[in-house]
Amino acid sequence: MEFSNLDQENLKELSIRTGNACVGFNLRRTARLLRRFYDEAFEPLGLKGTQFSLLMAVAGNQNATIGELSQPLGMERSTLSRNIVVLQKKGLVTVEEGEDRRQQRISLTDLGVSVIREALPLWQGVQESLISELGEERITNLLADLLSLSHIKEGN
Amino acid sequence: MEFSNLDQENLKELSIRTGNACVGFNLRRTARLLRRFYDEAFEPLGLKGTQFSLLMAVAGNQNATIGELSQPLGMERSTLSRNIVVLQKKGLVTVEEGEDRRQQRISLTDLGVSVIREALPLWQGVQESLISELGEERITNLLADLLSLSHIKEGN
DNA sequence: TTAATGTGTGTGTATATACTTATATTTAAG
DNA sequence: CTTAAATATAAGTATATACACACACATTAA
Repeated sequence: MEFSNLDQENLKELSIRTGNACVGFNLRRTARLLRRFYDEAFEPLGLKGTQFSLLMAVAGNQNATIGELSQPLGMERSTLSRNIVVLQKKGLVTVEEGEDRRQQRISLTDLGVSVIREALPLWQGVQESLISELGEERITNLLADLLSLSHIKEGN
Repeated sequence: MEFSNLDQENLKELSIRTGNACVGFNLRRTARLLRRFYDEAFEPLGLKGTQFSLLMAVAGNQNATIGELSQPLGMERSTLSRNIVVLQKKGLVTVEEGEDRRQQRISLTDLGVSVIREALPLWQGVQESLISELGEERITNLLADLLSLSHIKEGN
């Protein structure tokens, strides 16, 4: 492609082409749009979709530190640190100093467990909506592709 | 699935299963991880990937209002309003009152155009990295799936 | 043992995101 | 023509996100 003479016509054309092709843009846009879908589903529990995800990650890694949890989430530790505070304020998780006193170990509270119990059917409802929209196979492929993309490192 | 007796074992199991299956979580995680990839690519221009996307959207919709722009981006108007201010502060876009004095019409500045000219090869570099990682066909399918998902409306 | 180095987490700052509410302006009802 | 309803945007508030830096604690080297 030649980018040197960008008149009004070329810009329009390029905008459409890159908008359709850009993986990052389309990922973010779809995530934005689905976000509302998830948030509405969990709204009766006062949860956002993001918070449900984090709560489930804590459930699967009981007593993990911020650093340990941040790995599978692909999230900055500082980001995770702040997101955990939100769950803590809601009474869903506890944060306790580890033997190494720099570490903070995160666990579910009883309330956290019971909120998960109520949230899981709502999550499953959304999941089934998405599957019925795209079909099981396309969803499976999509998840595999997302996983492959998330393994990309700088320097590739 | 039965969610009523959630002991430690079931929680771990459920966490893994929902984490692997959840479209929203995997979309967000991949978007998080790719974000760094894009941001590093555009760093020489002082741009984030998100800002490049928005700049390209402005390029393709010259003189559009906030409301008009928000449609193809799938973004809240209030969000877009704030994101545009960032580009305006960088001198990349202008914001002008429309004939309808409630409207704000957004256009590229000359600097905006020249930044796009420099950014496009960088974007293409990232795009080619992703394609070489997943292959053209999987990328194409992924984009199609993302598009299908973004058409999901509440009530489906 | 003390000093240097390394590690885990939180804070400061900035952006991205959305919902609710406020404000200005336009359009429609009467 | 005046008032009520509708519309476009911004501002208030909250969360999600990341980078740079600070701080406390731990480990290693001297």
